[in-house]
Amino acid sequence: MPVAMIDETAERTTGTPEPALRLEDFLPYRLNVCSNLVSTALSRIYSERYRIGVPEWRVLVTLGQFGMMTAKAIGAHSCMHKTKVSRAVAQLEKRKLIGRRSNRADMREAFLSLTPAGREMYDELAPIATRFADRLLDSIDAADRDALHRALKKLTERSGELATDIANPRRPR
Amino acid sequence: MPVAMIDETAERTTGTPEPALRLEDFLPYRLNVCSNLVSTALSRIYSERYRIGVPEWRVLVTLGQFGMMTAKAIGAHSCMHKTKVSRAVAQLEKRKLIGRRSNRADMREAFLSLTPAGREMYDELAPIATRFADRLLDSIDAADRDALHRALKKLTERSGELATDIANPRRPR
DNA sequence: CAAAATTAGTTGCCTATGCAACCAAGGTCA
DNA sequence: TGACCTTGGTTGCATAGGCAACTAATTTTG
Repeated sequence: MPVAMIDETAERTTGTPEPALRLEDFLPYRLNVCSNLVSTALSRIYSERYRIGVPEWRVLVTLGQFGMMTAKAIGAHSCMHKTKVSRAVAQLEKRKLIGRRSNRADMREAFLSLTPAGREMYDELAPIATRFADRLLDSIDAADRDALHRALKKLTERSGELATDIANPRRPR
Repeated sequence: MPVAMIDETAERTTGTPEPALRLEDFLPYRLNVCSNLVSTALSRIYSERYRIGVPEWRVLVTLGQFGMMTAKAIGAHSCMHKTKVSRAVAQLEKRKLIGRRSNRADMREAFLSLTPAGREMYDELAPIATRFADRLLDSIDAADRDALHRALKKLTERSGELATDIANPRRPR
């Protein structure tokens, strides 16, 4: 096999003449990679320092923002599956970062809120996280920032519809 | 504090006067949610129809694009951990969608490539995926598309540096 | 009001995945 | 050449997370 044929990433040898899909330009892929990198970078801040994971972080932040709410509401606001919320809450409760007060009007649910310790942690973390996000955004041209916001919004909306749409083009599954 | 203080999801009751962080506007969160929705929507296309997951999809696409390469190269190109690649490859191999030819010049590695069946699957999937991405992008103003592209690139670059940067402001861990 | 349906939340189970240890093949250097 | 180091790739282990089944409480309906 001739020398020039191998590239360090790898060169196309038997692929279609023009690849139908370039992964590195493929939007879902790029979004995923970007999101993971950002997420991982951010996690390092709180995971090392406070020993919490993403779900716990989200619960903490949501409670910091709203003060008191049910697990269901937390899930709705933070886009998390109820089991994820349940486990994150259990975790935070065990560490006395949040407290629970059952709703006497509906004993199925309970109102959750930050304990003083939880609030302290939130007050410490939130500004750091905010700064992190600001620094990220700093790297983007001001004009592009708004576009990014709009785009993310549209993509988020659109992907829901498309799922069902394209997945079953003419096959009723 | 005036009326506008209330948000539709839940009402602040004990939170700080002005929440330090609004999760729904927090970039890492938005990226994650968006990426997950898009990813899930896309997965539906191939997971239901071809019974493959994201890692297998990426290996398939990468091989479809480059023709023949080592597992390491696949991982590098598709941003996947080597164990993920290894398992995805094993999976696809078991299903005779890709084949392996050991490199006689270096017996540690092996060249992987699509079998005819794999190529067939790729040729079928790639255009559908492309169309999916196009439809997603259609929802975005043409001008914003370039901005999105640039922004994702910057964010992807930036997040790497920031990780170490902010995580240890002045504490050598 | 009692049976059925719904809802908030938890848990069992199974898959996915990252890390670390490992294996086998190459490479380096005295 | 032979001890050590590096590298491609696989596997054991432990954790994370989704789904479905379950419990307990509430609501609906006949």
